[in-house]
Amino acid sequence: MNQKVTQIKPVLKKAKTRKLLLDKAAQMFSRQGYQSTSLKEIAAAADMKAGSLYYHFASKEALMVEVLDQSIQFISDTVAEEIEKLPDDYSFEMGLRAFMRGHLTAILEHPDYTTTTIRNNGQIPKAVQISAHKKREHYEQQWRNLMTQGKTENVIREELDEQLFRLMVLGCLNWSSVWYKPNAATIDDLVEQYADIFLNGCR
Amino acid sequence: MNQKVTQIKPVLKKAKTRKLLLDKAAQMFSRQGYQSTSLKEIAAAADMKAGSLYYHFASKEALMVEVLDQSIQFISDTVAEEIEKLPDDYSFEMGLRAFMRGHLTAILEHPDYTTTTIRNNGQIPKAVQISAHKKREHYEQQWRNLMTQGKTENVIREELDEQLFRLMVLGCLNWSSVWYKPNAATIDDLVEQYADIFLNGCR
DNA sequence: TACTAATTCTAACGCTAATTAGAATCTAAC
DNA sequence: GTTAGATTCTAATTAGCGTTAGAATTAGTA
Repeated sequence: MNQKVTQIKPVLKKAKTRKLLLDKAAQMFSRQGYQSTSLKEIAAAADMKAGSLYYHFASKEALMVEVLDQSIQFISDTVAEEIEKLPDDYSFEMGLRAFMRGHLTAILEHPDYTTTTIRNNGQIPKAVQISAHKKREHYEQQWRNLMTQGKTENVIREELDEQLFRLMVLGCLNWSSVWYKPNAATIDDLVEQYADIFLNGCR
Repeated sequence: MNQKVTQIKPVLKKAKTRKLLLDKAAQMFSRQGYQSTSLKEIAAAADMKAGSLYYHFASKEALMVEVLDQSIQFISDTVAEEIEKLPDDYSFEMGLRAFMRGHLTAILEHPDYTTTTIRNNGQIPKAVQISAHKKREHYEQQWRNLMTQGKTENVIREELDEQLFRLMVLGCLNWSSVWYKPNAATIDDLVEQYADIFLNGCR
């Protein structure tokens, strides 16, 4: 009876610390890059000392792997959510809008994780790179399928290369994270104008 | 009479070595990032030892400043060349194509310098960042002017935000450096399809 | 209170980086 | 050949990194 109440389940507390460290790592990796971020800085941001990180992660590299994994997972999940809102037989145009909204939302609302993927292409160990690339493959395949649908629906004109079109769209979306400032425009506004121009052109 | 012939003007030889070092630095900065590239590597690529770099450059930071300067200068120059080919009273559509061709050519044919700008946004010292940003301003202003022209010519529709349109176009162009492989498509082909879609849409 | 396990810290290791001073080498001109 | 200047190298300094082992601390349980 005179047993102290456990404030937080220990297993939960550990998970919480892990998540905190991951968040801070994502934040600094995305802003300063992998090599420019020291474990000392990450630890300090979580009120710890560098050595203590090794209780939660095997190495700096392992930290990066998890950040990249969560990043692509997050984008993929957000897009899936948007797709589920659509009727089963959604059109290319509806699909395009949903994909764009999901991708943009993920990128712009959680820039710490997602821009890490973009910024650190060259400077992470090879093993980490190919691991991350594999994860991205499945997501990219979904985009490719969408483009094929656009082609068969004849919404993407005969003479256009639908894969180049895909790269255009993704380029626009990804680059948004470079200049986007909240308050300026809502994500829905962005999606509207992007979709309008990609479908109808500027004139 | 028995005077040896000077093979290279000394002032030229010095400039040549500087350029070689800059080229190698740009190459490695763009591929590995600023922090992941050591002066030892750069020097080795130019058949030198690390310490010798300091005869030509004051510091690693100074090296980066020059690479970034030349990068934006190069893009700006290439675009200017394309514009000069046009008649004085060129239309928005012609201007847009010329801007796109110049920008893409610079980015894709000299990726070492230009992708350095893109990749290293966060990981270079603050002073270097704002110096580079100032240089970019003038170039961006040219793009803004082009967009204003598109608006007055009414080629960019009333309800569209022409600055957002500019960011879309530049996003597409800049992102090309991430996936572009020579041999796949010529730069002119890219420009054609990009312009077609931005002006007319995909359908 | 005492015991135990979980968690964090401390202090050191080996390594590599940027930078520097001075020695060594090369080049061009007399 | 000698000299002076330009260019490169050598070797040392200093600082910071990721990592580790073990001590110290904390928190939960009896």
